[in-house]
Parts: sequence; C-alpha cells; structure tokens
Amino acid sequence: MLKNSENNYQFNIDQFYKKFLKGPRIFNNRGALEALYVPEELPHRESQIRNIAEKTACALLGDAPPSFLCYGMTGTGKTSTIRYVSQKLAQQNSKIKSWWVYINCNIVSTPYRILASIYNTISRREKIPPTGLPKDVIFKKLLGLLDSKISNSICFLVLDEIDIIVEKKRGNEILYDLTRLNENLDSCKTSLIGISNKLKFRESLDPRILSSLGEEHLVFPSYDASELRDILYRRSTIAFQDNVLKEDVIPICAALAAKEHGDARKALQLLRKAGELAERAQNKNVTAKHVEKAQLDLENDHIMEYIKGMPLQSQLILASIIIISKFYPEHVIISGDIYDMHSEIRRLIPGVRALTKRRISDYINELALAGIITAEVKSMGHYGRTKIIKLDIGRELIEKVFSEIDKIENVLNYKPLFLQTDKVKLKNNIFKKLL
DNA sequence: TATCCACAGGAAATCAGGGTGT
DNA sequence: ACACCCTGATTTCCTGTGGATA
Repeated sequence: MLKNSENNYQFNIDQFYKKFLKGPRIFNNRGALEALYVPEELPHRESQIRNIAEKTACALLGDAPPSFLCYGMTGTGKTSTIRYVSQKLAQQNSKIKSWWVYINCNIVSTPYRILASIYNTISRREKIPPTGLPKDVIFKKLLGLLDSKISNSICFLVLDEIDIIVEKKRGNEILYDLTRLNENLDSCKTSLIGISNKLKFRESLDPRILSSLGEEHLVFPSYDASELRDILYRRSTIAFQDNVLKEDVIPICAALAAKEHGDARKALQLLRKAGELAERAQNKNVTAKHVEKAQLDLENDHIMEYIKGMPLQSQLILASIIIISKFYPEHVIISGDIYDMHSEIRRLIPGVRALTKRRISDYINELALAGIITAEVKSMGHYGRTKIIKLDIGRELIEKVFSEIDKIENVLNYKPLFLQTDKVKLKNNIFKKLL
C-alpha cells in the first residue's frame, strides 16, 4: 500500500470496484422497494381496488366517472392503488382513452401552478411558463386544450396531498374551478381524485366542493404487522437475490413499521436500507443487525435531509438555539432570546435581513412541527407569556449538518453577547425557579 | 383584585422577483 | 418600455392572554 502525504493509506478505487464486483450480491431488483414501484398485485387492498374500479369503469364507455376522495395515513397504499387501477384501466380494450394527471400538491401548491401543471402534462408542444400569465387566461387555455387534444376521452386529475392546498386561503377556489371543469367542456370529461392523509380536512372544505367531490369517500386503513409482513415478503422475492434475507429480517421490519401506524413505505425503506447496509459491508446476508442500523440511519438521514433543505433564515434560527445551548447549557431559552441571538448572528452573514419577532415566532413553530425542537407556550406571570424552547434531537447531529453548510459553520462559534448582561442572567434565574 | 409583562398568533398589506403580452 | 400577473417571504397592525406581583 502506498502512503499519501496525510499519512493515510491511499484509496485504490480500481481495486475497490473489482473487489465489489466479486463480492456477494444482495439485490436482484432494488427498484421493487421504491415508493413509486407498482407491483403486479397489491395485497390487502382488494376492497379499495374494487371500489375504485367500479367507480371508474364507466370511463371505458366514455362517461365521466364521479369524483371522490381517498383517506388514509402515510404508507397505506393510496397512491399505489390509484396508480395500479389506472394501469389496469389503460390495459383494457376500449376505444375511449383515459388520461391520468398526477399532481402532488406538496410540490405544486398554488392555483396557477396546478393549472399550468395539468396543461403541461397533457400538452407536448406548448408549455405554459412557470409564471406571468393571469389565471383565467390559463384556465381558458386549459379548457381549449382538453377539448381539442383529448376530445372524446376522460381525463383523471389526481391531487395527491390535497389537504395542503385546502389549508391555504385561496385553495378552495382552485378546487372549485377544477370541479366545475366539466360544465365548461364540450367533448372531454374530467374526474377529480383527491388523496389526503388528514382525516379531518373535509371540515375546512367548501361545501360546494365537498358535494361535487362526492360525499362518498374511500378509507385506507393502516396495515397491521402481519399484512406488512406479507407485503414485504412479496416485494423481497423480486428485490433480493434468493436466500440473502435472514428469516427474522422481514418480521422485524414489519413490526417496526407497524408501530408507526402501519406505514408500508417505512417498512419498505427499512428493508431497502438494511439491504444497502449489507451490500456496502460486503456481507452475504441481511440480518437483524442491519435492520437495527437501518432504523437509526433512516431517522438521522431524514432529519439531516430536512435541515439541509430548510431556508437559510430557518437554519439561522436553529443555529441560534444551538449556540445558546452550547455556551449556556443551563439557560432557559425563550422566544425573545432567539430574536436577540438571530439579530446578532445574522450580521455575520452578508445579505441576511433582520427579522421581526412575528416572523421568528413562525419559524419557531415550523421547527417544532418538524419535531426538531419543542416549543411550549407558557405564562411566566409577571414576566410575560412566551414559548419555552428545547432541543428535541442531539446537538451533535445538527452541528454535523451545519458543518457542511459554510455560511452556518462560520457562525457556530460566535459567543452570544446579549446573554452576558446581568439583567438577562437574573431574569433567567427566576425563570428556572418558576419552571 | 387590578395590573402588566412579553409575547402568541390572526388578518391584511407590502415588497421583490419571476414572468407576460402589447 | 409599460402595465399588469402570480408567488413567497415578510412586515404591519392588531387583539388576546395566564398568572406572578403590588
């Protein structure tokens, strides 16, 4: 082995790849564990499949199927079932062609972009720009396109995570427009399918939309452990080489996911991650140990991914919390502290604006919602009403993420000034007693 | 018991930045 | 160049509030 200047053994990439290829194979087709993979059959969703099939069958005859809603927690097979049925429907021998437009409202979240997204999925040539035009213009263009390009056929609009747009003030408008598409169309018919994982979201839905979206809705119950085992087993026969899974691997994955409201997506992720860990370690088998590690890794990956993806201001808010708890572990952190800390450190980064307390309050709530911190509203009597903020996950993990973000890394060793005044220290001592 | 702190958090307005057609 | 569109982030303005203190 050669030594390089840093006194480490030099990594020989060619040898590594050669060794890897000679090593044991774990996967046969890892795509079968992906979220988007639609298997040949969907176990334990027979009644939902039948229900949707019955609803959509009239599309084969050229009639507009009723609109409807699907409920169920994450990983209960809502999207997969819809995709599955749509594939089967397309395989039927019918003169009437059906189009399926999938929209994830988490990504495409504004009225304009929803209309544009539908248009752009159907139209091959002309695309609607991401911004610029008035909404009603796009609406008319869309009507024209539907009538001309897919005349005498059915267009299914699948709105995944529909609850997200309903929460917004103008969300009801766009849904109302979409439900009314049929009235303005001559030769094309549309059908709306809403998918939601919040069972309560119907309450905030405009009654007009609720009625045309169909009083009828479809519930996707969570899978129990034995159903998850079954799903995993079937997928694993496609995804993995024969006999690489130790017999306890699938039951453990299923049990872990069953604890989390029976999330099949989670179960599949676990299984895949466990497989990848085995592969990386050049092991012949996937074992319970790999699943354990996978569980930890997945949680961390998720958090790290989330933090990396946050906007800079949000990262600065989190950094403020980190810094305070790093230099003053005893300090009880309240909203005001974060405001002060933020206004100090934001100066260290060029081009970062100061924020109002109001805005910071929202950022704190977002972090709490993501499970990174807890923010409990508490009244300190004469000392006001505020949020008590605590870090919910390991500081090291967050610092590790931040060390990869240059702008934040430079800030982490900043020693807070405002905390050094006696006034602040005194008040915080009273806080401690009150808690 | 009235007071008063330090905010919470809703609603509406504003701003900047991406774009349009004329 | 000009008037106008849509969005997302933020500010402005606002009313509400739990409980220690005087």
